[in-house]
Amino acid sequence: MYGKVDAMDGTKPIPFDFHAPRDCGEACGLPVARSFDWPCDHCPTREDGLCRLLSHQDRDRLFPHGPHIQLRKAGATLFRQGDPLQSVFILKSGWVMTSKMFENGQRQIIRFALPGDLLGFEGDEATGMTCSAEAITDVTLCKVRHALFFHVCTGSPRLAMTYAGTLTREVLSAWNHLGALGQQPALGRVANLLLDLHRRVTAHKAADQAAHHAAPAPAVHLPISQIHIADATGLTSVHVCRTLKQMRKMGLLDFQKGWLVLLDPERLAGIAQLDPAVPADGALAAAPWAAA
Amino acid sequence: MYGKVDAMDGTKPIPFDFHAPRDCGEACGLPVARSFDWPCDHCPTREDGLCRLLSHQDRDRLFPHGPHIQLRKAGATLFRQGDPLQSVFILKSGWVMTSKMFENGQRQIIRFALPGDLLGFEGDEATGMTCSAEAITDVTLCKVRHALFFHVCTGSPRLAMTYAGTLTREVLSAWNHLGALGQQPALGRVANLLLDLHRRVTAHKAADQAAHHAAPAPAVHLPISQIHIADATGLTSVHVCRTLKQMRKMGLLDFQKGWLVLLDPERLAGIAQLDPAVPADGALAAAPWAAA
DNA sequence: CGAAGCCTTGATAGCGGTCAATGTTTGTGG
DNA sequence: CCACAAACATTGACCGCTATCAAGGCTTCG
Repeated sequence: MYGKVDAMDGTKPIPFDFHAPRDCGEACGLPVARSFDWPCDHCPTREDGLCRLLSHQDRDRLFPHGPHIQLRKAGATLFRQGDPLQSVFILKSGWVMTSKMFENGQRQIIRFALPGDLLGFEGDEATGMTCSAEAITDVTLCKVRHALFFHVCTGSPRLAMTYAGTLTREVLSAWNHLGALGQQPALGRVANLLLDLHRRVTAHKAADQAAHHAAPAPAVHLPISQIHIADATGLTSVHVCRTLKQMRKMGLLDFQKGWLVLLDPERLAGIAQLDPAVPADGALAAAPWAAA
Repeated sequence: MYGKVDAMDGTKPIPFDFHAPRDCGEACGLPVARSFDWPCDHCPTREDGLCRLLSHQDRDRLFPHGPHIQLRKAGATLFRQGDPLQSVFILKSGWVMTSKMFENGQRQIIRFALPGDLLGFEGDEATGMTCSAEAITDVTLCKVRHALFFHVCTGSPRLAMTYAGTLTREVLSAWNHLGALGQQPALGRVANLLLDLHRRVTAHKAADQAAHHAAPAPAVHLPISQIHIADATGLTSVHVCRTLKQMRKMGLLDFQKGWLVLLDPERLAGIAQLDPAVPADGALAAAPWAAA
């Protein structure tokens, strides 16, 4: 036993053995990052990715009392627009979305966070969080107090640059999204989003399965509704429905009940005009400052 | 004499005395940041802002042979989508835009960089730059080789976290932009963009003038055309023209020949639903890791 | 079984794009 | 100083993509 878990529903913390496999994605049935961007030494399957870049000293400073794990139910709010900066989260399992609300009741989904992604940096001291974050599925989070996190970063340039690399990928992803919303019609926006999510999800699985079977699994599970797609792409759910129908008819992809099948990836890529890649993985290992 | 200047048009480098005031914004008539985010010790007016956060050791490591200054003409391309990572630039004077091109010839302007902003981080090792950058006006740039920059960051946590803070602000700004493109009609998008630019430009002037006169200058110069506004907001220039006309009629703002006057800032803010602020200034001085 | 949430489909309307023509400004060369 | 070109701004007519409204079907859950 090492570490603890907050249930966060008014009940008291549950003792939690994070060396057991049940807190790893495989056991809970949710998609799981094979390569976490962020260190989390409580997961026995975590041997690759940035864990390697984190010194034991940094780990001990980030988690002096062992990792602090939170379980949150689907639909739970992790933080709200305007909240002060509190904690940084590493998403261990499940999906989270961050969004902005507008006065007319519309919302813009800014990003979908998948296992391994970082949450809680989306604000500044002066104005607090600029987005709200909500769990789409049940999630497991690894929590670090904001002040502690930055304090440790300040003492560890390698961690600080790892953080900068994560932020850079967020910027590139946001800009890709921006291009889609600004310049592409419904078809391209939906294609862009679904291709991006497909790539991120399969990047995890690929690492698991590449060695075993060569055949790529055709269907991928995305735990989102057409309403999520609509709010992320700036369309209405009605029009997303029509667009998906059209894509099915065109033989591009099939998305039903959360299962996505890419029928014609080449043509889709042409329609989406997705950036070649915002690599989900390993980019930092080959980063310039690692060689310099 | 210390440092050098590349003219970058095939001519040979021009000797350049950067202790003379002519490389500072005031002398060249272009808008200038009062508080540069990025260190540049060649400018005699630079006593505030992040310069304070940079140790002399870091400066000497970033600029071992003195600052490397580039002059570029309006319309010049600084880097192109797909280029490998080369150099990081601190924009000293003038405006730069970064944009993505699409196959149908459309372009999405991602951001306008103002004096003090950082350029050249918009890519990764694997895929190179994800945007192109073009000078809107004549510009002066302070150039650091990418590898050197990251190398110095890796040795200096404070610089690394300064960099992370800059990236965070880019992320927040991109997300604000994203919300506008996804959820707002033409009026809101244009209002959002112009308010944001107004704030950034006046943040510089405010620091200069606050002590002197209380009256805020009513007209601000933005060196952009309606076509720039169109490509940044995802509209056509024809419709931007109509929208600006409408805003003039509604008494919201007046934008003609690059001069922007805010007639009704409160109502505009309501229409734009701009984030409360992505502070242009001073945020890092109060950053959590400074206190921790 | 009813309720709630999501998906689907059709009819209609409006925002903003496209096309086209003209005006305005700026810059260049004679 | 004028002629001319190029780039940008403006206006009108028309059209299409997507939103809105509405109704009904499907699935899930209590």
